[in-house]
Amino acid sequence: MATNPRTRLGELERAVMEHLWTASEARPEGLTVRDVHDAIGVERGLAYTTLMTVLDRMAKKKLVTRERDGRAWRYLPASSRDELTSEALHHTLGELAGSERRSALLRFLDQSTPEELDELRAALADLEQREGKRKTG
Amino acid sequence: MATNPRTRLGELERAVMEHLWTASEARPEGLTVRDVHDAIGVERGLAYTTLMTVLDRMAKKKLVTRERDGRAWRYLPASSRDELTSEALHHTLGELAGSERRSALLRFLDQSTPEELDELRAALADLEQREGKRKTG
DNA sequence: AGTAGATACTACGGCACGTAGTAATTCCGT
DNA sequence: ACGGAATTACTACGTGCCGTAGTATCTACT
Repeated sequence: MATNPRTRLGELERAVMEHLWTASEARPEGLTVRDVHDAIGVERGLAYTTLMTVLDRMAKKKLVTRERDGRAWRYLPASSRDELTSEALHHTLGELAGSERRSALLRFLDQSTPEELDELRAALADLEQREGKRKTG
Repeated sequence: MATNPRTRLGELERAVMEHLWTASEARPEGLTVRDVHDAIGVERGLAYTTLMTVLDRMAKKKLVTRERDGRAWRYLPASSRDELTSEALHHTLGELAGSERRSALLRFLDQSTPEELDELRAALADLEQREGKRKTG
């Protein structure tokens, strides 16, 4: 109930987002239901209308945006993968009090691979560099 | 489906875990259904059996463990809040490919408060210190 | 032996999601 | 202008999870 639905996609929904994210780079006008069905629905043996329903629901949940193009809709992701992931992470952490967050993070890092830790450090470094830049000019 | 149910608690389930986490510190034998009902069920006007059902389901989902005590069960959290949170975070990040994770983390940090960043840095420092210790001794 | 308290079993409604059918609308080509 | 093909709109159904709880059953103690 309080659980933000945007942070919890079903499998098909996720696949759709995945496709929208990658395919929309080359097609800023957005993808039609047909496009999405052809790309990920056919191989799964899904009906065209199934993708229609799913995309429709996702539009209502603000996971995707859509725009008319003649009689068809053109769909685009409403948020980037980064944004959605970030949102999910904040959502998870948001359920904790400040003091708990610290130890949860510690546990998280503890259970991270060295690669993941490097990624995190790199991200932090990036951020700090930008912060620095902002400060000095 | 692939979504780990352990990472997605309902409101009541969360409240139960919350109570178990805090109350079980003083009571390592675990709490009975009655305890939990008295603590969080009564004020919500919930039936005793509601808490029974919920705790039962949670035991089946391995969110809590339980042990017989006469005819009653004694419940304890199966994982700490930290573990569960960490699991959820990994779950979220696990849906991403390595290259995507980096930028998702960046976005995440970007949208974090300075306090959160400090918490994260502190946790990282902790970890590194322990790593260092392990290496040298 | 009866009663209080506990569990076991079963159930129901709501919501999210996967899945899809049918009806209505519209565009295009001839 | 008309018919067919494409597209959407509306509706629906099954399943699983969760909140919620009733009833039946069991058992320990008085």
